Amino acid sequence: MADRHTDVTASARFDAENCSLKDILERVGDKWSILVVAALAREPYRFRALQRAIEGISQRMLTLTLQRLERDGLITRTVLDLRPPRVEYALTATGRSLTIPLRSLADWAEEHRGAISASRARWDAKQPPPGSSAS
Amino acid sequence: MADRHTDVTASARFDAENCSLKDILERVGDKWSILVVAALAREPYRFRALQRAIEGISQRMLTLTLQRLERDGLITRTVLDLRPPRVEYALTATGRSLTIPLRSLADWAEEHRGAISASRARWDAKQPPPGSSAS
DNA sequence: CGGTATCCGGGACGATACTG
DNA sequence: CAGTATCGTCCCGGATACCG
Repeated sequence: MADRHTDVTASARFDAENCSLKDILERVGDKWSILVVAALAREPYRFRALQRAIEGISQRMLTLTLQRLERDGLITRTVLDLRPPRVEYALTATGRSLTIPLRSLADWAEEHRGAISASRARWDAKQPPPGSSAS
Repeated sequence: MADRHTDVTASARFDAENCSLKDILERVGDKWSILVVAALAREPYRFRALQRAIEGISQRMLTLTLQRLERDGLITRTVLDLRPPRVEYALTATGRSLTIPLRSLADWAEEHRGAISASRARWDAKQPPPGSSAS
């Protein structure tokens, strides 16, 4: 036994952490935040460069995401007053520490991506496509 | 050196994984999915029990979340045809494997929650509260 | 360049009612 | 109990325009 269901979690902490987990997910749990942290994990970026590095992010969302991350103390914002203005973003120590669990998540994603796609394909095949037996 | 900024990520994979990471985040990246997996990591649950275990989730969202997770092959849905009907949800092997990175994320959250709150408080204190100098 | 302010459309989500 | 279907709302986030 012991393989039955649950030992991998090995603790009630998951339970107790629900609130804090839920809580944290609302801060760093969104796609853009994670992608920004992932980008900054490679190297500091300037605003524009960051926007170019993260495909699909709008200026607005980048601004908002960066502000939230700065507020949470995960990144620093450094203004170099040159001409033209230059603003550099970089991870703080806390931000850097986040990249560790983030990487394990990324690794998991990479490892199981195929299985998930396959499962989806199987599931979809079984679903009654709308209009299958309609007149 | 090596302490400069980035070695904690140690690879370009973060970059290469951006798509897959982004991709996976859209499946398991939402709050409810994670909380459901966390709950099922403890033990299998029936629908109602699950709803009670996850505070704040609506019936609709629970249904949708469970369906997506089943589609992705992360959980199993077992119908016991008793009276009244009984449906049990449990993690698959893949689902169980997800609890590992999930726990490292939860641990991170737990460890840095205080720092984040503090940082927020500091940041908020510096912001011009709306109406600060208004009549 | 590095933002802020505003508008607005679509989708996520909750509430409710109904079914087997 | 374990869902499905429908409706209405809210707010997320893109597009756009403008400022320092």
